[in-house]
Amino acid sequence: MSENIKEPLFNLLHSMKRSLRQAIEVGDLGITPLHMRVLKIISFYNQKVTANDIVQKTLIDKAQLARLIKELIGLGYVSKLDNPNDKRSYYLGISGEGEQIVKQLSVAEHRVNEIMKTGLTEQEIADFARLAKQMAHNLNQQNE
Amino acid sequence: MSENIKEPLFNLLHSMKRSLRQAIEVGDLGITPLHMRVLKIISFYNQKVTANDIVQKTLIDKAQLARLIKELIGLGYVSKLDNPNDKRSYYLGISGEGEQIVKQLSVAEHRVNEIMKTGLTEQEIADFARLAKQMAHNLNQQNE
DNA sequence: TTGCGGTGGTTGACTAAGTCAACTACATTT
DNA sequence: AAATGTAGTTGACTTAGTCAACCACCGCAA
Repeated sequence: MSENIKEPLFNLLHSMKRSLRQAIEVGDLGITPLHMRVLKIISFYNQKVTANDIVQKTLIDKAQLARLIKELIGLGYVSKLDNPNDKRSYYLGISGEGEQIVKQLSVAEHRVNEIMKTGLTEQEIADFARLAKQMAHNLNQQNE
Repeated sequence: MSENIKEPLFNLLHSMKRSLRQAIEVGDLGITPLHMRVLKIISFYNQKVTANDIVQKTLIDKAQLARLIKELIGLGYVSKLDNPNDKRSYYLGISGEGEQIVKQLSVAEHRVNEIMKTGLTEQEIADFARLAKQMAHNLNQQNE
C-alpha cells in the first residue's frame, strides 16, 4: 500500500504558517502572510504585473486578490498604474514603504526558511521543491 | 542563493485542498476535508483516542477540534465514550455510518492521491514525505 | 460598425479554517 | 488540602477561500 502524502503535508503547512505568522508579526503592520506573498510578487515584477497575472501565478481567487490589493493600497504599499494597452486593467507598483516591508519581512522569512532546512542537503531541498511543483501540476491538469 | 520552498508548497497545498474538496463533495453530506481528516483518525484508533490525542497528532487547535467533534457527533458519525481513567476526557468511537463515510471518501481521496503521484516513483514519494516530516519537525522544535 | 461573447476587475455574501482567552471540571503535585 | 496543571468547551474574532453577479472594456466577425 502506497503512502499517504497528505497528512505530513498538512502538518508541514500548518507549522510553516504558524512560524511565518510569528516571524512576520514581530515587525507587524496589519500585514498577513498572504499580503506578504502578494507584496513580494508585486515587488519582484514592479510596474510590470497586473492583478490577473498574480491570479495566474498563485491561483488566488480574483475576488480575494482584488481585496488584498485594495488593502495594500490602503496601507500605502502599492499603487495602481494605468495600463495604456487595456483600460480594464492596470499595472501594480510598489512604494518605498512597500519595499521596506518586503525587505524587512524577507529577513524573517529567510530565517524560517533556514530553520525548515535544518539537516537537509541542498539536493534534497531542490528535489522537494521539484516534486511539489510536479504534484501541483498534476492536480491542476486534472481540473480542466 | 538557496531556493525558496514556500511558494511551491503553498501552491501544492492550494491545489490539493481544491481537489480534495471536489472529490469529497461528490458524495456530500456536510463534511469538510478537515472533518474527514479527523474522522479518519477516529476510525483508525476507534475507541482508543481522545480529543487531546488528536490535538497532539494534528496540531489542530483544541477549540476548533471540540467543535469539529461536536459536529461529527451531531451527524451521528462519532460518539463519546467515558474514559474510566480520567473523568475530564473521553474516548472517541466511530459509528457504522461514520465507517461508511470514511470508506466512501477514502476512495475519493485515494484517487486524488494517485493523480498527485503521476509520473513520480515510489522512492520519490517516500523521500518527499520524509522531507516534509523533517521540515515540520524542525519548525516545531523551534517554537518551544 | 455594431453588436456580441469573452476578459479584468470589483463587490456581496458566504463557508472553512485557525487563533486566543476565559472558563469548568477534574487530576496531580507537594 | 491547596496550588498548580490539564482536557475539553464556549465566545469572539481573524484569515483564507469560494461563488455568483456585475461593470467596463476588449476583440472579432457578420
